[in-house]
Amino acid sequence: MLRLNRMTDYAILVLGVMAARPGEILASAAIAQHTQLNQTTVAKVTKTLVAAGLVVSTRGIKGGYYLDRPVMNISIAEVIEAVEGPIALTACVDGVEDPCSVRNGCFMGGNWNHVNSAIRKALSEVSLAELFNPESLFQVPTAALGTGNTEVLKS
Amino acid sequence: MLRLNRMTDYAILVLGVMAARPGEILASAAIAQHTQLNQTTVAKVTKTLVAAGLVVSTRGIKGGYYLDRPVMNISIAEVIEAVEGPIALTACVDGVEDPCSVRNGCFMGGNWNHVNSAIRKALSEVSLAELFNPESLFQVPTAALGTGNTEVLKS
DNA sequence: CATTATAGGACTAAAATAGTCCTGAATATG
DNA sequence: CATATTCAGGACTATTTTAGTCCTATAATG
Repeated sequence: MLRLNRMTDYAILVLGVMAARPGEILASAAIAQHTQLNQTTVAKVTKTLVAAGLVVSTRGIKGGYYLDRPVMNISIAEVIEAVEGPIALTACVDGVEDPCSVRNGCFMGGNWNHVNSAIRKALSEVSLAELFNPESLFQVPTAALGTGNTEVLKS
Repeated sequence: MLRLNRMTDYAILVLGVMAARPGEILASAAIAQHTQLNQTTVAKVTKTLVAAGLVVSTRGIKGGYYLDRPVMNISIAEVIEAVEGPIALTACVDGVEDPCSVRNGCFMGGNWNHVNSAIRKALSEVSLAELFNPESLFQVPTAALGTGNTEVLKS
């Protein structure tokens, strides 16, 4: 399974909470409450999102976080890249000292890039707004939000 | 990074070696030699590939493995699914006892399936033949094959 | 029927990830 | 302008996942 790591999950949850409360400045404690995650974990995630420019922070007593732009304009690709780094599938052992230690001829011709860009494109074309349940976003702005659920696509 | 695990890497290498030697029955020892992987590791990979129906095995003194069909007809999606299971990105913590423990309303509407099918489609449309360097496959049928190299797609 | 090779599962080791903690810097409020 | 509050950033530890190894059973060949 090509799975997202848990931090990316959390990031999406956090962004969902923010999306449901446009205009509000949410401290990490508040986000923790809404997402039911530990505050320290939330803090870790939000720091990443700020660094990536998806979220804006203010410090001080009334400080907290808010979305830099509407979720409609944030693609899933951006979130994944913010948390996990560049979107790419790597083939071959990438930690090897010498990238191509046996160099009698690599039979991969850099063609992974085709695959990588196809995947990135697919992820770029879905916004967070599409991912979130529109009804929930519009109708349940203040209710506690729970964790989502994913149906696995069978082969 | 949405990365393939190492076993999938190995699987692709192994399939590459087989693709370069159509008609031959390769024992795991031979494959190990060509890929420069440990034989036990190769054995683990080939078992998986056999189970997935991508590779055929025969036992006994002249036993070994060979491709069930030309690499042109094997998609990357199949290889990934064989080794890693169904292709899907999971959001939300999937190990939680109760999938949606806080159920005041999940704001994900199962929309991950759109994402998942988009990715699966992208991976289904690329065959192993396209991934492998065509020149190497045609011109270097008996030379030792090395590990490949992946260029990461920058954001 | 002995030898060689795969099948399948269990177990151990290694690596990646998640979670925690600490110290420092910015800002609203009285 | 002192203080409480909140974010920033990094280091460290624990956990989980993944990779690698090993053992016993089964099948085929000469």
